[in-house]
Amino acid sequence: MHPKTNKISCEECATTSCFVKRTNPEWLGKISKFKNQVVYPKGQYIFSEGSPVFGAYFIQSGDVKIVSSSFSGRQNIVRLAKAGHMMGHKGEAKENYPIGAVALNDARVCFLNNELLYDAFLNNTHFTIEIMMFYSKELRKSEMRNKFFAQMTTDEKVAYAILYAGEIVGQKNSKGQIMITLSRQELAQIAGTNAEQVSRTISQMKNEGLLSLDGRCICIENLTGVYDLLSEYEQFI
Amino acid sequence: MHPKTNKISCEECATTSCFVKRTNPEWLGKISKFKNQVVYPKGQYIFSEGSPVFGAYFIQSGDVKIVSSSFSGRQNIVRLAKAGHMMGHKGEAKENYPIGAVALNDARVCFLNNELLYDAFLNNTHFTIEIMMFYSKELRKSEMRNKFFAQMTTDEKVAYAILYAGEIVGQKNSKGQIMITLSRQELAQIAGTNAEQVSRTISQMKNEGLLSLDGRCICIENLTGVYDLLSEYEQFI
DNA sequence: TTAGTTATCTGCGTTTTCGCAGAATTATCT
DNA sequence: AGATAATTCTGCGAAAACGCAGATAACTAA
Repeated sequence: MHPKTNKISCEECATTSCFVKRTNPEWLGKISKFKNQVVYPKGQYIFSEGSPVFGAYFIQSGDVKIVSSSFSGRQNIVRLAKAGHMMGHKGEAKENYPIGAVALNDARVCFLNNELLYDAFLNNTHFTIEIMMFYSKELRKSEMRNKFFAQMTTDEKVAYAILYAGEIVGQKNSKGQIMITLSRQELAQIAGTNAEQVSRTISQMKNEGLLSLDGRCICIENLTGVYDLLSEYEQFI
Repeated sequence: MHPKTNKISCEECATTSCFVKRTNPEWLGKISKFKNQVVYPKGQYIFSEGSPVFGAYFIQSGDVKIVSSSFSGRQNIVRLAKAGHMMGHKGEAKENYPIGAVALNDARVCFLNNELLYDAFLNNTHFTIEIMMFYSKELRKSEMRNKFFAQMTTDEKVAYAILYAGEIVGQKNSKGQIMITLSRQELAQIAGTNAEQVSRTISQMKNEGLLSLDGRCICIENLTGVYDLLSEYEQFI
């Protein structure tokens, strides 16, 4: 089912920001040996909403969107993730939040099952502390997001979504500008609005010279100008 | 400045859910010895927005609201906390998120400075893991909140705020019903709307027999009925 | 290249939410 | 208890956002 690839070990992995690199050398070897690694092609689910996750995923390369659907079928992008990021780990095993992860491009992802992970937690203090710090920081960010989303206009939320997407999954073009290939629908799922509204905001920002379009691809022409739209929320951005 | 009280040590503290209780006996004594403890009267700031926090606070008794104001002066309640909860700790010392904490009633709060806290992290694996798990769970909750708040109507957000407030800071009356003493403004700051809208929703819920009012105090008459308003979001609630 | 499919853009009427303002109610202080 | 202050409630017009629908543009595959 999954394409077969040569596994890239932790020792030869170039993703220095990966948390696993914080374990001591002995453990790096152990994790490298017992971890599972898969390359997921663009669009494929890494793990699906609804099915339980028995460990944690660490992205070695590529970009991923973490999604969650509601009862009514409306889907939401919870966050975007790239190389070095962790996903799927749950604080409490019983909880069954319907969260899924989809590769936005070909993504190489390592999986550590719960047994291996907890063993690493117990034996690598700094590893555990770093992951605790990561969660703490992410929690702050999420709380800030909550706070500001309650105050922002739809235009501002869309501007935020563009900056956020640019930061995590944006690609630089030859002029050094940030290019975003997410669809209007996906940006809407980040901004908490609908595709039409995203379209309207993008048109407006294009008229103001902040963005340009290359087909469906968004190019940030004036990064400072976009940031200025959100100057009220600078603690957050 | 702060009222003087007899410090209640960790050994004699009845708040079993406190994370500090997860440290080993030797450390419990050490923390108990070096921790700072203050009883804050209702309405007083435990720590203020803007000033940096050099450690973590653990609530021994009482209720607290964690608030954050934006540039425009609009204030928001980030979360409510009660006995056993932790607050103030920051993943990264440099970050200066303007977060404050205010006692909703007389609250006894213990403070562990960063030095003591990190020493405890390094020497108490289970303590660190539990706090990591706590953050992980809180992050999930916050992400869910983000997701659902993007979809809820204002009425639903207010119903959520009432249930949330009831769960954390609600008090049972003689009939076993949950009573909430937060102001309309405070509920609005949780729901991400304004006091008028909260008022309108409460009136409506009162007419439907879900709530009753005792002065300004809200009494949940039909808890199941309120939950039913949010049945679409049950994963979250 | 061309036809077909999918995504994006934009106009427009509807719905929701906001926020002011004044009335009513509740709490506080002497 | 009575006066004063603060909060809450509610009506109403304005603003924002939604969502349908049709037009346009961009991709895909033969």
